[in-house]
Amino acid sequence: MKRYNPKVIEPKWQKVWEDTKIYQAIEDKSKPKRYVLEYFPYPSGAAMHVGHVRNYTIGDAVARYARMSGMNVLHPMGWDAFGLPAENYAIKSGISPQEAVAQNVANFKHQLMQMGFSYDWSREINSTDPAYYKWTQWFFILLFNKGLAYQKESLQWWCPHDKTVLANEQVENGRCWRCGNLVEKKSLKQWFFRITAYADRLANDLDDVDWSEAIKAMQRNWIGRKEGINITYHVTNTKTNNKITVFTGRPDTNFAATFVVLAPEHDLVQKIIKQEIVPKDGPSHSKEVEHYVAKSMGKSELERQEEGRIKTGVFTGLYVKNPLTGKNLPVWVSDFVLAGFGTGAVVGVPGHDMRDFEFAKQFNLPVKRVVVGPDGDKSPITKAEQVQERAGRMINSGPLDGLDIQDAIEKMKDLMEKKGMGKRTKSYHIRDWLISRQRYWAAPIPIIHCPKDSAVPVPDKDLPVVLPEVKSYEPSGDGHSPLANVPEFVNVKCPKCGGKAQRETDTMDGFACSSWYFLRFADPHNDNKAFDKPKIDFWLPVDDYIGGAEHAVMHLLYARFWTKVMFDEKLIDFDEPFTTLRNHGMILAPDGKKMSKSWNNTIEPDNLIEQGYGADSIRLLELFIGPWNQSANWSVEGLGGTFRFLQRVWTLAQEFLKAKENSKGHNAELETQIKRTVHKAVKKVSQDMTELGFNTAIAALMECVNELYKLKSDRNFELARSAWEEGFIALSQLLAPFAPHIAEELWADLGQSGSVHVSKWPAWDEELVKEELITIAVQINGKIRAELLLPATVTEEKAIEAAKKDERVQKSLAGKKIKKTFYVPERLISLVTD
RNA sequence: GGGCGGAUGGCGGAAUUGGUAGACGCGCCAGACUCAAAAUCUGGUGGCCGCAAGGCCGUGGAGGUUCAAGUCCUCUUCUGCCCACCA
Repeated sequence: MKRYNPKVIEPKWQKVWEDTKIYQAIEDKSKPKRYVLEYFPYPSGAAMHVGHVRNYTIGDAVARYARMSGMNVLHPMGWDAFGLPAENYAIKSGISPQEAVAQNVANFKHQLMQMGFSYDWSREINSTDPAYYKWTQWFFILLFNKGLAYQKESLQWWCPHDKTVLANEQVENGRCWRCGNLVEKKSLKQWFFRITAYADRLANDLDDVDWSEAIKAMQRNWIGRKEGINITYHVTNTKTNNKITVFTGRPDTNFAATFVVLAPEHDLVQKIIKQEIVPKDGPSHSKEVEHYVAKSMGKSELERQEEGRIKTGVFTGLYVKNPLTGKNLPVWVSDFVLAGFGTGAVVGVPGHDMRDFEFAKQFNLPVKRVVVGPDGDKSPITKAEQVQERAGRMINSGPLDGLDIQDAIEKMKDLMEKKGMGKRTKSYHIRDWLISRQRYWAAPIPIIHCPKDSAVPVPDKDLPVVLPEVKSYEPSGDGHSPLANVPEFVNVKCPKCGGKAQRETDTMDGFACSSWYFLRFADPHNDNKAFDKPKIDFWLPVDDYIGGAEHAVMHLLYARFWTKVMFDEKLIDFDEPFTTLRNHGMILAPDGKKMSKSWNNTIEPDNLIEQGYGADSIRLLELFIGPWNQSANWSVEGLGGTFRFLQRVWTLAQEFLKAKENSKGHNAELETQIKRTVHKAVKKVSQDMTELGFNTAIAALMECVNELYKLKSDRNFELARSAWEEGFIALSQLLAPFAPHIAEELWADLGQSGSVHVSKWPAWDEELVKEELITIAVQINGKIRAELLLPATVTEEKAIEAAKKDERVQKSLAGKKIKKTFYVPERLISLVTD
């Protein structure tokens, strides 16, 4: 008898699948299309571990099930290969990024192949291939021509370790997302994509996609749209006319305003320092303000965090008038006000805002109260805990008195607009996407700077702007990429006037390349266009996008933005790229920590395969270990369990194949039992697959095999040959999405032609699935007292009659009168006594 | 501070959405096979009491609704993730 040996069968079938190209996707309109995509990986020098493998296993199970269910499936794979790790490796080792990436890609591809994933490798793409980034550059020019790519000098996040600027999204707690070093602010001329122009659509359209609420919330939170009002206050004590505009979402509390605070970066603050604005009725505070601003701007992000919530600030000597009350409000400067949000100025309402309260306490500013809670308590606010009040009624607020907060907000906005004090507006947290990088290993920005014509896009015929080979990849740190040291690259003629000009030497953020790769898979080898529209029309949008939550705000937001731009350009007919987004849970090391090289706790599939477990057992555990969207700790013992299960399937099938030649008559009851067992599994697995219930689907398969083990014997194989055979055929199909190699081997052993992976998913017979006898529980006053084994066809009357006759029921009733009776078909009977 | 989750045996997790809590797997215990071990197969396995039949308790905690609550409601404790001086 053949032993189950994954080391033999797995490479064998992988070769067959490759040779027969069974996973190749073609535009066949006779079947509904399904585009299943996992985020294309970054091929790092470190090998892929079982955590990464889970993502692909989920995607592959979805793709394989869709394929067997009669869908035309596109399931492609490629490489997101630009970026710092390859470049830093090059600096250390002297091996060029081009070479290192080629090696890493080969390694990753080998790892994916040995897991038996059903990718259409004919569509493999690589973001660092000039044939690919040619079109990334083409899209840059499209954005440029639409005014959506622009250059601006401003203060930006700068990572002193990686020597490049970073996008807002790439700064985490004041640290670089790549290397973890503290970032600084540096004033540089940089390229931006105007994602803010799409902020409303990016927020609104989240309503229409099938994504988890968690990810939607993260995106909404990042876009940070807030409806409010810009209120303009006039400065009362300067000779010149000066105004301060503040943004607020709570204008209802304005009767309690007691001060105004400016961010240190605010324009007016600079004018105060330069003494362009001075109070006419008192001393100038310009020196104090200058001192405070200098100190505050010199603080690192870390220092600010260490200070916690302790408020600092300085009085400017200026006052503004609150037209509602006629009272003057002092104007302060403090770094708790952020220059980047709203107008960079806030009105201080310490009675109804925690930060304002803390600031007021620090500098002895008055605290007023205009909202009372449901308890009607009107006592003055003296503690920070009393500040938050979401529900309540207005007091001391003239025309607003008696209104609840929501009504008061709207009424105050109306009032302010009527009086010319303010204007309704929206404020956003999202900033334009900074895409310049001062590093080598990335796509060059296709712009030529001409003294006469300023920034000129590289003409289409000259694309791609190929990344030149250089001797040193080391970034200079002076704000220029290493490309600035390549005169042949830099010095060119202006495409417009033909005069001397210089190429842009900044490169593009790697997220630009990944903002459209899912489109390229529809037409991966097109030299004349980024893609052919009919092919996009056929395959896109992506039906199932499977990836980790780490892409929640960066990649997913950028890709949606590019998609909307292309939609507006009529290049494509949809404006959301990913219909369904599925965020898998992370696989942690057995110790519960994240798998990483530095913890030295990574588990790689290569070793497990080498040890003899095989890809199928690994794949099975990735799915069986828990719900696909929850994280789980990898379990070495668990892998033994899934291996054992496959071995049991194998042994059972081989024993049958050996015995089946001697067919000796029929046993109808045995045949029904076998069929019922298998059909129950077909039903359960089919239903679970539609909701991605992989763990319970696999449990059902295990249960099925356990039951078949109880029925198996040489004699039973002989007495129900065809039932067993049909059963094994169905079993190999049910296993196919999870354990494709053993499924294919069984399929072949059973003499089936073709591949199990393009066979038609089995159907179940509802009549067969039904049990003949069912167990009905009997509750008396809410407690289970008996279980009745009754025919499935039993009527309510008969069931209740049987319950009342039951010895244990009678004992429990002890002669009491039954007041009420409940009957749940096929489940239970509930009897209630006095 | 804001947003979104979660809490079920020794462990990972099931539970037709209000209807027999603990499917399936791991681990553990026992038996078969073996000179022995491994492997494999079979059975058992929430806690407490009991020889047993059976009984009582049990889904973080406290209440409530209901014939019936892991599931619904109120309060509460702990915990994970994301964002965060966002006005």
